[in-house]
Amino acid sequence: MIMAVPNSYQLIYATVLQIPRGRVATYGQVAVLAGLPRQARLVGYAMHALPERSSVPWHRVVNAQGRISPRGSADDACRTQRQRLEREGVRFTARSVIDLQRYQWQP
DNA sequence: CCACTGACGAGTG
DNA sequence: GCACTCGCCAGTG
Repeated sequence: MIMAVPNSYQLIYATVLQIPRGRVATYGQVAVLAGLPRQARLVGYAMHALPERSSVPWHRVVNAQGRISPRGSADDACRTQRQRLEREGVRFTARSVIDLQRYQWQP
């Protein structure tokens, strides 16, 4: 049964799909680029709804502080995200922070 | 319909 | 830098 997939999700996914390898975007940034300003939360919701193995590079989306947003009790998902990013050349500081000045995607 | 939660963010003290 | 508040909005009970 179709669960009435919100159209906004498609806009969000289409935007995330544009983030190039080795770069990251923030939730708020994705929201704006998708034409949904101030709906960063919805972006997080959309990411949450994605299957782990998706064609959408969800791992390139981080929060405004350049950190990987913690999920309630799924630390392994966070590690997966970090691994994927590091494999693309994104460096983390000792405090697990990404230097947005350097890695944030600028369309 | 109401209350609460959540991969968020900006503002304030 | 930390703790809180408020704005946003879909999902859930």
